[in-house]
Amino acid sequence: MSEVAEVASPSRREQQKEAKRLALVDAALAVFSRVGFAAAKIDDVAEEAGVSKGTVYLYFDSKEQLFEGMVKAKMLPMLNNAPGLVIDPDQSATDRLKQHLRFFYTKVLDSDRRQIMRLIMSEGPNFPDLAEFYYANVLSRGQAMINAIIQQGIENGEFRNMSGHGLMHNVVAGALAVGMWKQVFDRFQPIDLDAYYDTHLDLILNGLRAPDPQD
Amino acid sequence: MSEVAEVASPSRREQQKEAKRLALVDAALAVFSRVGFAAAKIDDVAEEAGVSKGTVYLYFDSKEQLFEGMVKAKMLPMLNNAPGLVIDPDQSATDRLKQHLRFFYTKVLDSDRRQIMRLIMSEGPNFPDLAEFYYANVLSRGQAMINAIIQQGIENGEFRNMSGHGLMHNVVAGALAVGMWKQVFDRFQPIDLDAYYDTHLDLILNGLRAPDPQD
DNA sequence: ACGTAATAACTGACCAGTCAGTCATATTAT
DNA sequence: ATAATATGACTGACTGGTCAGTTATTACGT
Repeated sequence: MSEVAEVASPSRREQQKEAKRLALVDAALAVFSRVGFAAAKIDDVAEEAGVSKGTVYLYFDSKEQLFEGMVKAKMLPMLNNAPGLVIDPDQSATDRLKQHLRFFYTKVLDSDRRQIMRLIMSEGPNFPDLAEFYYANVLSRGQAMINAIIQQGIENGEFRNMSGHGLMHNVVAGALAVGMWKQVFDRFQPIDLDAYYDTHLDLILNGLRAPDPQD
Repeated sequence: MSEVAEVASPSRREQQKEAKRLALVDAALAVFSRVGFAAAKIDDVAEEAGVSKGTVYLYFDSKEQLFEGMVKAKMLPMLNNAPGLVIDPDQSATDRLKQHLRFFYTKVLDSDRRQIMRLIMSEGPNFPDLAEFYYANVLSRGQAMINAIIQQGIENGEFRNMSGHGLMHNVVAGALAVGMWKQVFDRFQPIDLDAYYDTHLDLILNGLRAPDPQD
């Protein structure tokens, strides 16, 4: 059987357990963000979550699994809220591109998920599984959408036909770069995310735009 | 004998010492790149440099200073070779932009300095001094040049007048992003750096280009 | 009462940094 | 020249602290 009529009452204990799992995930994100994976102490995660160290090991088998579990717990819910994959033919490629980039800016760059981005970059090479998970579940999905939009735009004449490789990467590069910048150099030179987003779109859409067929 | 006949012979010892310092810096870059700062063992750096652990401490006071010293030693020589800051009025802004980006792609992205880029992103928050050094000596210099070029382009009519903030960051974002990508996800989805560079320039220059004054 | 959740004291591996001693090169005396 | 002495580079065994993971015990919900 399944969801339907069985889990029913999440019985005090199960509620507490779930709450504690969330607290641990939040604490893990906070601590890992602050000092990186290697320097993070399980004791600190435990303290931040308001439990003892042993408890952490009731929920996660190891430090590595805590890290991976945290990333998954933080990213998966967001993926389900991403703008739909279906192509609405009434919507221009330009509008769809705006919509997707906006989603990324607000839901990732302007939230604590931005920290995860940096952690993946930092620790990815040491966590092949995690990098692959992130690539397969987060990046490649996003890429597929952006690619589809660019394709649509080229086909319907909104965008010029740029044949070069790496077009999609170039289109979203501005978003990745500003995410990194804010994590590392923002205190030396703050960037206003909204203004940057406007410039990003402006620059990219003009770069993509097909020349007016006016002559 | 030496160039001017003064300090004269770098005396066998000094030569060896300098050679060893270089070996240590190279070894440090290799090891830190491989596993990150925290997981790097001084013993491994020593072994890779062909010396014993104690020797490392004759050249650097601590693991932190080894790291910072390595970054500085690797970046400083390059800075002196960057394209000149003087504005050649005979050169279009477009050409100058191409020249500078090309320099970055070949001298940073396509060399072991790319590793340093990732290390700065990963460890920067834990090494405020280092992040500041990198910002002050590498980034802000590059930014100043790109900004000057954009300004020139706007003034002489090559580029349209985009008022938005973060324009410069957006212009170079593609380069930062691909550097990160190659470090972390290239094994899942390789990017050809030359093709990507062509697309980057194409997209950006079209995005910047002032509309033809043809009407 | 029973079983599950949580604790905190404990262990053992690990590693940055030290230091007493060795070895190679340089300097001075004969 | 050669030997005696001094210098400074180098070594590697050792230490002290840290921290991931374990376990024996206690608290709590049902």
